[in-house]
Amino acid sequence: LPPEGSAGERRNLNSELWHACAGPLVSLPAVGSRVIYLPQGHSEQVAASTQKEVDARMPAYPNLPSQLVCQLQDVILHADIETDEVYCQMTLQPIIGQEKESFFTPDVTSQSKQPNIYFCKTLTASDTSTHGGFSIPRRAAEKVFPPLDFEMQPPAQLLVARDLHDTDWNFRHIYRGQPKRHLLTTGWSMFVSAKRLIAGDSVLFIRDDKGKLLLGIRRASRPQTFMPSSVLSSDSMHIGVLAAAAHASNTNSRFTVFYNPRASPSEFVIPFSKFEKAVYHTRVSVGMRFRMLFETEESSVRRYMGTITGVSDLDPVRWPNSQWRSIKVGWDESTAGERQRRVSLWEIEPLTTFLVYPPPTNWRLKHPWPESLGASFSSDTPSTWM
Amino acid sequence: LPPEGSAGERRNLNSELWHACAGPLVSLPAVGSRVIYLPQGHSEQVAASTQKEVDARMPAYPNLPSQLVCQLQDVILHADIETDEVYCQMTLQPIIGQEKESFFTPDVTSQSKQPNIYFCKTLTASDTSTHGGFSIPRRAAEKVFPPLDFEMQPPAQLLVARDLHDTDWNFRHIYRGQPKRHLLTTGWSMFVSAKRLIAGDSVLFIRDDKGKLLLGIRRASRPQTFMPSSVLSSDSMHIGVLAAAAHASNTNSRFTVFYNPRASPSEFVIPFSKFEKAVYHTRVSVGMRFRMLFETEESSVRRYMGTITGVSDLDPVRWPNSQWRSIKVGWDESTAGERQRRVSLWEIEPLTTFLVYPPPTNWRLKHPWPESLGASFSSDTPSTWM
DNA sequence: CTGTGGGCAACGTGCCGACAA
DNA sequence: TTGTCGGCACGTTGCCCACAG
Repeated sequence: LPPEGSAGERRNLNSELWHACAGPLVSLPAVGSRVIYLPQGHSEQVAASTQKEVDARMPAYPNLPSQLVCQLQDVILHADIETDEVYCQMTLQPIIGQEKESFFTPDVTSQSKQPNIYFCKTLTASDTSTHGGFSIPRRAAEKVFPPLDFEMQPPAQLLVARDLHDTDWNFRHIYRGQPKRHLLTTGWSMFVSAKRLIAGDSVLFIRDDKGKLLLGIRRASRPQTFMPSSVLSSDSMHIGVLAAAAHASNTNSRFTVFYNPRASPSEFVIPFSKFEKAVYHTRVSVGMRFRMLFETEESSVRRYMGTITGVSDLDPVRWPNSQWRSIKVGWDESTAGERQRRVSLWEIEPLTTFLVYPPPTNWRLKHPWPESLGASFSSDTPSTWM
Repeated sequence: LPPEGSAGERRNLNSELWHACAGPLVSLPAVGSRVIYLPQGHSEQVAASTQKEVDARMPAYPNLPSQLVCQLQDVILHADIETDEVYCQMTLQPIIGQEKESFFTPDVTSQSKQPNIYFCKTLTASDTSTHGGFSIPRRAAEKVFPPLDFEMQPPAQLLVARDLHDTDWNFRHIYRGQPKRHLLTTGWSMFVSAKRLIAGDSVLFIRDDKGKLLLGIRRASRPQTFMPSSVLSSDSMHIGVLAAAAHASNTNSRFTVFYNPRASPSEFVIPFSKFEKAVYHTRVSVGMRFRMLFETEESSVRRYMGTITGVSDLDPVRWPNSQWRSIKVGWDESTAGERQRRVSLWEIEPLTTFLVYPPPTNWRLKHPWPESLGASFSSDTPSTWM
């Protein structure tokens, strides 16, 4: 756990719990490492949050490249005070020219560390009703909770679990009934009403390295009620993220973005090496087969198979030669209606890859950043474009 | 009342109730009329909402004038679904060149119409406790509620009051106790918990023209818990409002702003005639006495007296020659710590005015909009500037 | 193994007048 | 005139097990 009460608003949340709530697919680049910031992805997240597509009369930002190389200077984990929704705040410093690679933190290690000892249960009607408590699946209780003293009649103990806001919640854990089962009784209804949980939402119990219990929630993705923001028009928001990035890029100053992993499936700040490998060292072509990771209902991952059906610009007017969702795909399984029809290169695992090994000298010197990043790619590999 | 269930999200709220909740000082310009949009005021509201002052490293928008003449094309009244906080959405169309004055709706009539028959009570601990109901001040009940049949024992009736979301709330209104008093019993606690009212918040009952009861709330201005927006950085918000206005101004296209009357005391869209009268037909100088309206705790208005101590730009670098808060003032009463030290010309009533009558020809033709609006003023009246 | 429901006790909610500020 | 309190009735909450899927 981070030290309590560190000064200011900087206090960081428990990273393990944050990542557990964010889900297995979410990984954050390492602080200090080089990343690629993709304005289109950022814009997409704003669109998802405001429930409003970007207006066609939006200004273009010709000085803002479709992919901006930055150093990730800071990451602050957040959780919404009201809803416990996880999000994070990233400070990005645009990188110009050819700075020494050794200056940056290597980005091989990602911060995504899913906890080992945890369980996640989707709440039933009985779990959330005022009539009773919470029924813990047997294996889950045995794996995560401290062992009960089974010589007590009935066996019971007090559990203390800490949430993302460092609030401790007390629960009476008891093993009773015919047949016997694990239950949380006293304290549970308080938690349900405080967090406003309803059937279908999930709770998450983690035992960390020191044996302490952590407690998180994941709400069922309810159809978002469109809520005008009361502060900014959605147009202003769209313009704001782009103008802020453009201004930072032009003045070589840092800027701040909020990344909301569960609001939209658009990871718009990705490790530089991941981007580099996918864009420069992988050749893709129409017809190529690939796999891609998705999160299951039970908070684990599975791979879906698909075929590349096209390679083209998502927005040829505003963002020509952008890598963002440049790959059109079809999915093998017929239930694919909910999966994206366009993906980015770094999201997929091609089944047959032609690796182009970089030359021994630092090849990046031949491609000064950031001006010609997109252009250099498309001129390198024109044959793969439709 | 507006017709129920009109199509789309356009359904407008009850204007009388909205204005009652907004308070007596808030008036909205008429739809179709000419207004002045002041980017600095807008920026100030964003600062108040994000609890973060505007960053000194913010970009300047040299193409965006400090006062932009617009037609107010639309006003939509809103109330936050969660908090009932009132705000509105204004669509502004920049006006270029010299369009016919007759093209616009006259802006003499403002939309601010405070209800005649209403009362507003700040809730006590007893009012909000689960132990009891709501004690209605005697005069308030007699003025606003339908008369009770005092031959009943005890006199009682069912009241139905409608809130901003068109939700009807039922209350049992009873006159009992020793000594006798008016109370709301059954139904009251439901309302308190649904709206999450606490002692110090206010409720507002209105009887409208048709005798129907309307019900609004005003929360005590709690020290806003700083809440990062989870969508946009405050820098992006600041940049967003300015960039959106600049883009609209440059492309002569409409834009949308949200005005949140209780979030900050910055009315940044004001009727053109009000601006014109204050800026062009009133001469002010240091030492001049003035009055200014403020809202009291009881939702009425009172005037405070002050003296002009200076006239200068609030932000000479980014917004030179702006009328926004160009007047430095001192207040007569010593409890003036909470009142602004800078105001705008149109907010005050100078006690001695030198009216400059406009020439018979349309003088505005000599001052093409919007480029030289600020400049023309300062060159007309250089002696009044410090 | 675990979701739901009946039974029942304990507690909180909410209506009343009595005070007093 | 109206804010808070003690008293008390009744409705809800919440713990228990039985039963069934």
